[in-house]
Amino acid sequence: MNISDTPQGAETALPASELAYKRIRDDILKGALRGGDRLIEQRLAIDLGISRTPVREALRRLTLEGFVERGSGYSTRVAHLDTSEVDQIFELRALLEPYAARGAARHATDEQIEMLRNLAEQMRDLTPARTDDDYNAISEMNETFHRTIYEASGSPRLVYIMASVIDIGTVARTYHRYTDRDLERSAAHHQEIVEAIEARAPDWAASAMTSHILAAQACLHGMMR
Amino acid sequence: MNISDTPQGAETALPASELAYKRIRDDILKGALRGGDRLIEQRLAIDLGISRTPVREALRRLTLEGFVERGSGYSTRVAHLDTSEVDQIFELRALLEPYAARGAARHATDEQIEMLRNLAEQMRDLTPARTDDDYNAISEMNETFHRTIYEASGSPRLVYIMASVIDIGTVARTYHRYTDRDLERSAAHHQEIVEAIEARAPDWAASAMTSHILAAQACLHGMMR
DNA sequence: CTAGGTCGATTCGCATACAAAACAAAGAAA
DNA sequence: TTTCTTTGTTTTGTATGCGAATCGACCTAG
Repeated sequence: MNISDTPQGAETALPASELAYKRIRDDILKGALRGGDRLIEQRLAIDLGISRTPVREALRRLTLEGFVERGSGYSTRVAHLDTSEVDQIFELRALLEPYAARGAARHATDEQIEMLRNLAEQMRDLTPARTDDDYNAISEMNETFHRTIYEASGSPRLVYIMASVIDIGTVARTYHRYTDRDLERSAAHHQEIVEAIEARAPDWAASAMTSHILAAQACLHGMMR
Repeated sequence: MNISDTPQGAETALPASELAYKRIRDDILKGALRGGDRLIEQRLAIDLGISRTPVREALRRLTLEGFVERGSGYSTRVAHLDTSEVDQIFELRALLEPYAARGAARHATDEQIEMLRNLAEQMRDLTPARTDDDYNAISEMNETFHRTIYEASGSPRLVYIMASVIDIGTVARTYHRYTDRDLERSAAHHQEIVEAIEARAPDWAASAMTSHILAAQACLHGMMR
């Protein structure tokens, strides 16, 4: 009858396993957990105030997605991304994201395009980032932006694949900061990608996305020297 | 002291969760479980002679990999692959596998090349397939062949991505059979790919792989009419 | 006959308990 | 001192129990 639950506090609603997944993943992405750190089910369970079962589930998922590594014995650790692996991931992104953008230019709904435009505008308005909060907000919106394009590509399997491939750039955020110039270019790329999708121009969208990814890779490259 | 256990039957050694994963996945691939079939944890647990916990784990993994779909409520079902989805998956393979082949041409070890050559030869010797056993043997070797190339590409993340993308062609095996001509071409492609990798010719390997995937796609396309 | 509601059976999510495997540290023998 | 064994602890794998959400069939009212 009523819309029933979801009273106000949206906290209680989300399942424990999802919570574990998000929290652990965020900790890895934010750098609270560093590569090589050991992950113990029991400890994580206590920290999160839940039982081992959902923690296990989250760890298995993160393992499949490549954020967590399991050694031979009783060793589950945060995966450490050396330079070459980050490079490989960007190569994959350079392969997959233009493909997704091409699909999005064909299949995106008006609603999705609207969302992409909003995200692009908000990111532009926050550029150059002044505070850490600005910075985090941009990171988050960036992730949503790319995820939305994957969703709009019309290939469900891509969305799943993406989980292991995106957000790696976010890890690097811990090491250094992008320069204002990089952020501005990134914002411009986002705008262009949206325009291309809106114009239903698959090749344009793919090309703009390629530039976007390769620029990001070069930028990260520079940072890691 | 002794080599201790693993007496002979290598069965008992593997963990229950792995067993559940393999068995359920095989049943889907072999067609024993069809798209849309309902999957109940308890029932599967009883059938496999284990408890619900490892079954849960297997189902979650299969869900992430796209073999199982979870509806809104208590509905976990075998994913049904309609024509368009199979098509999308082949598009992804046409993107990823040439990339992997290129990497393999650069990074494959002699051991891996040896393995690929053996597989290619065995598949050729079994072509044209006479019995169902021949057919299944080829399917299995084909899977191993492609997996090995992914592993040889030097990009660990690819191996993970692949799990959700390969083997889909195998599902189609249930519907119809490839023609002898298709199998012969496939065997020839395999040989060519190995030669290209052996010659350390990335572009050649990528191109041969592209042909291989596109041919398979066209072949499947023809079967589904 | 249809629409809607109620109740029982099913099914899943999470917590907990137990068993087995792996690790580590201390002690004994060479 | 070094190495091997042995034992105690830690950590994971699997089983099971309970509560909550969901589903489905039947039943009632219009």
